[in-house]
Amino acid sequence: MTRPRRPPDDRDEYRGLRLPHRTRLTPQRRAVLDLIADREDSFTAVDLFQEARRRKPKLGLATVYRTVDMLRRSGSVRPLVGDARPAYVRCEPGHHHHLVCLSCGAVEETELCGAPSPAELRKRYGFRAEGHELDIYGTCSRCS
Amino acid sequence: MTRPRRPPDDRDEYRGLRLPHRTRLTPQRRAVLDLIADREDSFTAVDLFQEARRRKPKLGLATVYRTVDMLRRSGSVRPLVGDARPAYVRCEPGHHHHLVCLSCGAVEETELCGAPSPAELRKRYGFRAEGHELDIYGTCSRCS
DNA sequence: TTGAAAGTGAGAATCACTATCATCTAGCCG
DNA sequence: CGGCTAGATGATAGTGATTCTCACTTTCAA
Repeated sequence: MTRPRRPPDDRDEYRGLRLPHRTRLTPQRRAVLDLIADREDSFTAVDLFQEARRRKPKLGLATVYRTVDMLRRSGSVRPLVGDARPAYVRCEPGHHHHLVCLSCGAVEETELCGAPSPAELRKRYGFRAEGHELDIYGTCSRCS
Repeated sequence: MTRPRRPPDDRDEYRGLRLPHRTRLTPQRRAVLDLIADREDSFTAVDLFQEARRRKPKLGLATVYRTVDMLRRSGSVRPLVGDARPAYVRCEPGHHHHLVCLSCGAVEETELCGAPSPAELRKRYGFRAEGHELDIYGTCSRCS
């Protein structure tokens, strides 16, 4: 079998999760990535750790943190702010925000955003905006 | 059995900071509240602790946390999310957002908001929005 | 003035990571 | 194949922020 060469535009990705270029796909990472890929709602690092340990009992907590952080850097998970516990959600890279259900924890993405425009902030406050965080809390359709 | 009560806003406020109803004003609290009332920029609990200790050497760290949390519950300080270190800002109760300078840490309030309307979220996602968090990061006029 | 409730300080405990390091291995090369 | 090496791993110690506990003190309405 001819050695598969990685084409220059081959996107490093695993089950829809974008990975940094030339990431090694170890069994440990695969275990954590699988859990995140299957996940519908928000999760904490410890959630993942405990679930992953059921299949890989020797998996280390640091590896979970390293893997989550890797995905955060490449845009496939995002930390959820404003919640009591520090949690993450799987998400598509690109600008969007989250609808977080306070009842069941489900997280839905929305591209709706109406954050004040950088131009307006510039004009009104002389503030040069670089980015923003917006999470919306409430009750999802299934819970209400 | 109802006792005569203080009117709601008799003394539930100190130097512009709103306090929960019938809060006792102890010297320790006053020390912490004074620091917050004078503050222009964001601060951490430990910042306050160290500064307050210069005037009240026996003040406990837990008291600082308790006081900050008290103000958070009544809407006079708000935790800043998305920043590296966990920080708070003094703010007026009511809906508004923050412009956080990544260079000097100054925090400015703005009433500008354009978060998707509850009606739209309801229509598009069946999501009943209850609240949201929006902090905008960038460079303030003085730093740019 | 007084007593119950609220507040306090000190330190232990907890929580969510982060650093360290000896060891291991995935993926490239021949 | 098998060897090489940068990158990955697990165990565990360390860290920084916050919360808990509890004996003691203080505030303030009655």
